[in-house]
Amino acid sequence: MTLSHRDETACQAVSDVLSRVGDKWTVLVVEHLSEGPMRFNELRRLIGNISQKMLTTTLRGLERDGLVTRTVYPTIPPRVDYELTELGRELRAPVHALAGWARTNIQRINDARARFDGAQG
Amino acid sequence: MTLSHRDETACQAVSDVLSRVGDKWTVLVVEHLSEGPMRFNELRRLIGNISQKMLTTTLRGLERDGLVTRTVYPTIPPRVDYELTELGRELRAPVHALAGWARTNIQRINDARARFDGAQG
DNA sequence: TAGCCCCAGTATCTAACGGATACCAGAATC
DNA sequence: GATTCTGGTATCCGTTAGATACTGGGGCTA
Repeated sequence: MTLSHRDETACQAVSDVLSRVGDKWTVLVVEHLSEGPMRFNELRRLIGNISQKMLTTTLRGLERDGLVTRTVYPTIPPRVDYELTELGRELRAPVHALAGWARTNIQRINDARARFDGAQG
Repeated sequence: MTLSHRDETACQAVSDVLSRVGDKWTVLVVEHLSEGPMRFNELRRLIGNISQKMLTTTLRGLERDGLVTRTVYPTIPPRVDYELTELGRELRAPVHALAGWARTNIQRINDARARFDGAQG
């Protein structure tokens, strides 16, 4: 036995959090919000190929987890600002560390994939 | 515009890698393999509630990305060892950093979720 | 010798999810 | 009066996650 039960429980919790961080859009949204508060369609335009539904879903998830605040201004047309919370800003460092690893090694991973697919294909 | 096109492309690549790291089982598998090489059903028992198919899928993905090696011993019964590659071992540090953040803040996230669900529900 | 287990998977099926498209209200603009 | 901008929701569909059942060869057991 390499891990205690307590560690395993912690692993599940960590895995749960990483599932949020690792989904397709979350990192992109957090990266953009690192620059400061941003409106819904502003984010949408910056990310480019995200649908309204997925941006809504992603932002709701981040809001639910306390990583982002949502501020509605009841103007016409409506204005909704999204901004990283303190917790969200604390997340930037470890995410950037992992992102740095990814940037450094993306070539090795792509090579490995090409090799694997070639060998199997 | 906060990010250049080159940065956006890098973000996509990073997001791609994070999707792999962030899926439900990958981190757990990598954590267990950090202890050394391990057999299929050994991993299965340690993780506990993972199905055979998902463990196979997860390990294939890690193998494809060059993070894990798969060694088959043609014995009866068959024996298959999985082991982190150098690239896989390099991944441990940033993953542990993020996992550390998750462990530190899991309570804050769960509190935020309870608050959010309570307010909406 | 029929029935069970172990091993590392594959095959099949379904529930959930991602994502595209269409629609909403209300004011301004053309 | 039609279109645009705002930040969404509703609906549909194809893909995927994940559970369940099965494979096959050897060994144990009753």
